[in-house]
Amino acid sequence: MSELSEHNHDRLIEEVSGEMPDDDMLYDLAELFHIFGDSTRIKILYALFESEMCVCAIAQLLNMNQSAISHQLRILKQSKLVGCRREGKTIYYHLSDDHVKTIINQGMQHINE
Amino acid sequence: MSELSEHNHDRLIEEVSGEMPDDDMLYDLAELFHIFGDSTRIKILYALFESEMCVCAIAQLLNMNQSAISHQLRILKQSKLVGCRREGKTIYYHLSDDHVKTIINQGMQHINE
DNA sequence: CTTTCATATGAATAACTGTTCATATGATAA
DNA sequence: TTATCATATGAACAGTTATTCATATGAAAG
Repeated sequence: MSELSEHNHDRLIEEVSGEMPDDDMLYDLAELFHIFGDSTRIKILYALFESEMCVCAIAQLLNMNQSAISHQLRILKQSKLVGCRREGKTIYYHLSDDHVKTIINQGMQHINE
Repeated sequence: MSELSEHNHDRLIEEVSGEMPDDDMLYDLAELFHIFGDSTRIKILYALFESEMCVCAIAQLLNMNQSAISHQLRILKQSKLVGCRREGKTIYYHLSDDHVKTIINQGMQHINE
């Protein structure tokens, strides 16, 4: 590698480095996408597009056992992607905000091309 | 559960079921997000926002060894998120399309709230 | 041809993750 | 209280994955 290109090489790295967000932010970002990166969770989120649902309804819809759904709902709740409300014995889950829809739809758009 | 609410319960499941995309599509969607769900890959993609870069530059920028970057680039290339061109011994990687930026920015927007 | 540089690849390993099973909690009804 | 229904949780297991190390490929230069 010539001295000139080596210079450019290092300059590029420095430049790009200056434009990169904090490591923490990039970590959080990866963590967010990681949540979406599981088909069960995507299905749950997609189901909640339509309306709030209780755990057993989601389990029935996805044809999976209640425990598996409950575990995934906990993860979704911890990351603030869903919320829930109690009504007697039943607990209804719902999407926290419309960002979830936007992100999933954006992904869908990418798939369909 | 009363007969009425049981009826509504089943009707809801049927309704939501009708609105759900194919399993295959949801699987692909999860797979797409799964790619973004790793901090090394996010960092690589973010770096390529600015300009194309060769493998060793990315490795240097992220302070990781060349092999690790190479492995991740292969995954990104397989999922068509990045492309590359050869120039002598050097191989330059770049983002495949602007969808990648859009998806990542959407995620960023969600984080910053 | 041989050396060198940039990149790719395979095997190995350690860490992580999703599901299941069994059981616990918590609310309602009897 | 006891029984029952809806949900949550912990432990265990199987499958997956990111990184490292060692080595291979492939291109250019000498």
